[in-house]
Amino acid sequence: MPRKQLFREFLTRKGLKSTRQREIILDEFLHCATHPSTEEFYLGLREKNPRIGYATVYRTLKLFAECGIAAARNFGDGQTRYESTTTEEHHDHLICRGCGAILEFEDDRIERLQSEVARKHGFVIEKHRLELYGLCGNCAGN
Amino acid sequence: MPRKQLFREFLTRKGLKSTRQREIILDEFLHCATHPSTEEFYLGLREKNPRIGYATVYRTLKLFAECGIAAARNFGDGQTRYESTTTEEHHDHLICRGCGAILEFEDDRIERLQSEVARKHGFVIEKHRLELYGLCGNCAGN
DNA sequence: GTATTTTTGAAAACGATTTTCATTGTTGGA
DNA sequence: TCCAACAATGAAAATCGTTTTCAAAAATAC
Repeated sequence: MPRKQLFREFLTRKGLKSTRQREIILDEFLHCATHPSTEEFYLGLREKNPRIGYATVYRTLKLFAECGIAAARNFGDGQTRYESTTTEEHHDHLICRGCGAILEFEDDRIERLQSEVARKHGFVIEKHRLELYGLCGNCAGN
Repeated sequence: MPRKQLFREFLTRKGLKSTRQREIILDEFLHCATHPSTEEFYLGLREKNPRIGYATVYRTLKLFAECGIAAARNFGDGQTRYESTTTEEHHDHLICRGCGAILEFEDDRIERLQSEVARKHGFVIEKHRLELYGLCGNCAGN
């Protein structure tokens, strides 16, 4: 249940090793409340750990996604963002093109309609992606 | 109203020129029923027009998007797909991870709920993206 | 037609990400 | 505890999709 442990068990299961770098990256990742791009994340990490390599961060974030404690996102700016997956409900995003703010939301009614649509087309859904792009209250001038 | 004319007017308005290549690419694009990646599209084009350049195709597809007769899509495989925008309703996608099939759908109820969610967060939506990933009937073995 | 300006295609550049490779670190036994 | 085996690291090079550069060619304006 604790996310750190989930990742450690994942490593063991896969015959991978627990390293100082992976622990550092895991800590930073779990304490990250925003949606930084991989580069932003790397730069943040580097302030405290100047000797950590770019490639290691990329590799480790991919491991997080494989393990299931992270999910890769892509909001159209050509950069991947990894987001900590919670045990809670799936959520979607509101993205402000003015200030770049990223808000999360969830709506069961939308999820149910999605399932219905998929069923109607004979699909079995494994995951979905819903993003609303526009202007937040501030940027829209309200 | 005719899409070809829309693009020609767009060119004139922008002080751009109508060229043989742009006409060829426009024709191919308008006759394309599927969702090819830019590379697939280029390869298809090339069969009939071996002398056309990669860069020209990229540039022209971007012009289509700017003009409004096309919309860029990205289904997570790192490649951009341009899709002909119809004058009809906006639509979303079902993507089969088995065979790569891409189905289109639309659902007003989902659209309405999206607007509601945005409003609740003070957002003004400009566009949205909804993609359902999973297995189509065939690939799911039904 | 001719001048002006844009477009083209090939190749180089680009930015994000991945891979390579020699070195270092980790781990599960002797 | 030490060692052998193997995985992980970091720096640099490679890769992939896309964009830009640049000289030559084509399109429009005059």
